[in-house]
Amino acid sequence: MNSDILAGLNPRQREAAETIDRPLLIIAGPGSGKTRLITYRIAYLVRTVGVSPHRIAAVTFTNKAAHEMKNRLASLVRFDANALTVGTFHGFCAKILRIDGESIGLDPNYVIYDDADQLDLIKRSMRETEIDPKRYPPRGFLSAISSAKSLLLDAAGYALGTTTYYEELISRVYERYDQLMAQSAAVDFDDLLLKAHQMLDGQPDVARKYQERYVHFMIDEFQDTNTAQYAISRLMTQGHRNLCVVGDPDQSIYSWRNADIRNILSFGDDFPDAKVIALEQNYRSTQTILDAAGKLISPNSQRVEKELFTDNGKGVPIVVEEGYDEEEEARKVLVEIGALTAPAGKDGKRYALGDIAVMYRVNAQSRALEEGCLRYGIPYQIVGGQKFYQRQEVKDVVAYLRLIANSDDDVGLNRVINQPARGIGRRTLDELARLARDLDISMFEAISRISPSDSQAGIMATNPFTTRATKALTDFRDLILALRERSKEINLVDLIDEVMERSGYARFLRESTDRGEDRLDNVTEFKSAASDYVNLEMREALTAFLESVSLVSDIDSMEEKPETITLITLHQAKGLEFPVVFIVGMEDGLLPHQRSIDDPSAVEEERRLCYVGVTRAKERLYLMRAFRRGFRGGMGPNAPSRFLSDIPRSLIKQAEDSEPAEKTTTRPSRSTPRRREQDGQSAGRRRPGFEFTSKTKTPSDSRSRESKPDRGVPPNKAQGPPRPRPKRAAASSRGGPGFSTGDKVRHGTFGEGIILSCEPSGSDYQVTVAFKEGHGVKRLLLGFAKLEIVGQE
DNA sequence: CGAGAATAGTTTTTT
DNA sequence: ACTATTCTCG
Repeated sequence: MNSDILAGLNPRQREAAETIDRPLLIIAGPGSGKTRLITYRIAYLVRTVGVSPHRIAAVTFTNKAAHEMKNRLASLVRFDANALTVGTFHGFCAKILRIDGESIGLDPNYVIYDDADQLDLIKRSMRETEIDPKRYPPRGFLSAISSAKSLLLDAAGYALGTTTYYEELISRVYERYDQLMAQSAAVDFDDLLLKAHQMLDGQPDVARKYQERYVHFMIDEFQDTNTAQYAISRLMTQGHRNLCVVGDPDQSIYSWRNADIRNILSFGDDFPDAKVIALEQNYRSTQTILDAAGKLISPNSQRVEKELFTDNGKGVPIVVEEGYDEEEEARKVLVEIGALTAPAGKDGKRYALGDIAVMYRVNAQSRALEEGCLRYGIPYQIVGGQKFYQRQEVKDVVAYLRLIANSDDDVGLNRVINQPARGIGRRTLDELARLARDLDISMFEAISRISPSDSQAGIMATNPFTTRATKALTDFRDLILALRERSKEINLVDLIDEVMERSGYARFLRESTDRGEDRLDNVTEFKSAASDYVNLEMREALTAFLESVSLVSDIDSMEEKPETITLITLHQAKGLEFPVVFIVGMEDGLLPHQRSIDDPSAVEEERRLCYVGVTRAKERLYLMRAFRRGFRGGMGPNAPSRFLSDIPRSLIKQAEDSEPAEKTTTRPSRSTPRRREQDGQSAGRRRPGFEFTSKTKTPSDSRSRESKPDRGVPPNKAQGPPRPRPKRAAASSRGGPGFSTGDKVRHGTFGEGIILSCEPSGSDYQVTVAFKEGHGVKRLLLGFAKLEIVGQE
């Protein structure tokens, strides 16, 4: 192996990698080899400097980024990448709290509440503090509390700073909410940070332990950290000050999640001895794309000037195009994709579907694109959208598991105590909540107090329930206790089975009229996710599994599939790159979004978001918009995005020469009044003049990361005849991305089977598969089920 | 208490 | 358009 491990870096990157004994701020423009630098810096620390991997922590924005970093390191140098601590801030905090949280009074079996759980508890808190959830939207309270926590304000701290009546109300709810959280032995996402900070700040022994362990602390995507995260970083590096942060202020797009761009803008002030290094050479995009990006971002006021340059050539001009409505916009995108992937290619180059991404501001925009993909037979993968772990039946099973892990979890209890129906209705629950509140205990605990079997004398007298209700409640409690006992003897997957059976939930689903079977199958999929944990001891398995359910996001499971295009939000696209990028919805009201349009700093963030999208493109960029767009039933015309007018005309392709027919391509300009669409343009279903082929994949696959060929990339027979199919037929007879009726597939749990049908379901696909070996016919969700094609009809 | 109908709010982005 | 909550009746 090369003794100079940094040989592959440019001088700036190299300097950054070798700066290991002081605070370091790396301003890394898009495509400047940031990830590469971080990876090499760690490799250098371990291999050349001799730092134990055990002593290095790197915090990334998503779990996916963390996995990638570990994988890259594992292949770059020979050491156990698992010895490194790499993860998200939330994951890191969850970990140290699990170990040492007791020092600040946190139950080691704490559960993590997600957004929906939080909202439930906020509502309860509002009811209990007599604040009408109809007059004041609970969402608003939740976000106010969340942002307070991000600023490290606990309930008491917040109360001190209230100045308005509204804040006064929030303060009351915050206080009650916190009590209930504590009562439930639960924390929310913000608590993970807040409590980790409290622990490191207030428990010197604990703090010292971590400070001494981690002699190097690195943070990626630093522009998107919030106040709490930054404070934690400072605490963690107090002694040695080896804090290395990497980011790009121009890509700060999470202020709505309380990220504070000032963290990166003022890092130099907080650490006067910090070295600041700017990486400005871009290895990703063409000069044209880079120029456009530069002009696009420059109107922003809050920024650190930087000049991006590249050795890459000028490339091709950016294409700006308008469709009549979102449907036509989608059609234009897909027709162009057809041309790019046709054997003849575009300008002599042929792209693979996996080279192409379509990005949009809001998830709802994916719909028109999906429908288009179905009609044209273009396989796609969609990131995000309907989330697996948020499906009702999955959340219910999770709630049962959480109760087994921690029976004080009130939100979980409320969720499933009457699911399936056990005759425990609203009155009973209200009464139980009141009792719990009076006694200052959790609801589960409250059931024990009314239980005839082990109640102490005197408490029985307070039992406000009917005999029937009392029995229903204690039966439920006994169910959970029995399951907990049982859990000591079996593994996690078997535990889920027992939960399903003994709770009656399986039967409930089986007998439920609609989608019962699908929902059962979702539970089966859920079990297969749990199967990763069967080898651990139960307590640990349960905790780790529940934690991953809470902290894992959709982008984490995104795979590189060479034979599908990618549909993705601009936010999720951060950190990714594609040879070809389409951004759709380049309209005022969407990008910038309506909700930000009258706040200048919000518009700046929208501009950064647009910048992020533009700079994902390596070779080709298309900026698409629709003249009018459907919105909640109605349709409204939209002006072209104001951002379009910041891109110089010289970088834009003016006329579409491949198609001599009537044009819709227009020069983007805010001042130009929108002209009416030419007649027949939208109504006339012009045939796309291209042919889909592609049994074989183009050899000019320019992706940098190697994708594993081992799993689930269907040889793409999807691209059938050139003509769009009628909508209906397309949806039912054609498979989703790469799968069609008759394909032989393999599933991790069920083994081999044959696809009977495949149809869209939400943003996903539901495939019906007949499995061999007695597993029968199952309906699975393509997005989650790991299906692998083993043969075709 | 529970099931089904009516109604309101929702969706910008997600750890 | 779609879900979640509230209302009404058995």
